[in-house]
Amino acid sequence: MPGPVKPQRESLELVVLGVLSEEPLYGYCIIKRVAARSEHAIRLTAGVLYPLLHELEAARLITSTWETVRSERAGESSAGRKRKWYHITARGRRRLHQRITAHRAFQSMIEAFFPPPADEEAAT
Amino acid sequence: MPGPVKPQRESLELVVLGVLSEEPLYGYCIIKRVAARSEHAIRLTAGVLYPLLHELEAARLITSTWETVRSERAGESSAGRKRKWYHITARGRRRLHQRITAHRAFQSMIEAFFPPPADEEAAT
DNA sequence: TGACAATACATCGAAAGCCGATATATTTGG
DNA sequence: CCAAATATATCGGCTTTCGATGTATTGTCA
Repeated sequence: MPGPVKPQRESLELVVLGVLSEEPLYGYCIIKRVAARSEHAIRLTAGVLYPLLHELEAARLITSTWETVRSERAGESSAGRKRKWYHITARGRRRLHQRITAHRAFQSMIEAFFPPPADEEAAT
Repeated sequence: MPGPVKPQRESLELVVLGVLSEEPLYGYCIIKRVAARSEHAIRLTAGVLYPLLHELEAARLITSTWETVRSERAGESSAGRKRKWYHITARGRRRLHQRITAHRAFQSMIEAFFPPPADEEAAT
């Protein structure tokens, strides 16, 4: 059973694992993508994301690899900007499916409380 | 429009207003009903519910009336057990609809992230 | 009849979670 | 050259959470 309802963190975990299930991304990119996808309905800020990412990694739900991007102008001489790419693990995918299941369970209960009034002629 | 994702409290508010939208109930009864309906997926305890109920009342989303239940055995002589019945207000119903809308918006976004495939293998 | 479980309402405080502010560094655009 | 964007990260004050606890009445069962 989907564990008890827990704080926002669970929703955020779901969303982050969700976007990473499609393709590897780095933090800043995750923020932009989630904002765009949700039309800013989901507020995922750096102060929330990075600690979450670190937790997720500690729990081995994701792994990370550094990339150094050098500018064309500066070339080899520059230190380069660093990006940390995150990849979802098999364990992470299992967790994601759990979260999705849990979320859908909650959702179906909500819908059980409040059946969408598509057809009001539906007999009981 | 559904504001940013907020803590668990919002989900609980949704659930509580939801059960009260069907009929008036008293606290203890709300706890039992939500547990039963959600098959214990939603953990709504006394320590969480009563403060929430008081907030909801302060916000005029619900109103309350006391009932004194006397035991048949003891009859008039007993002090009686007290029950506080809660009723949803018109304002409460409006709030409920807002919450449902917000929840569905979040839900549909989740489903956009993860379109429910007929069947898929979790292999790799 | 006595004891224990269930009913019923309620508060409190430790712990956890949230998120804006802040820090550092590089690259891009004007 | 400078401001804005890119990119990662931490910190601390504030809010939220919920288990523990308190009080009281009623129901059950030996």
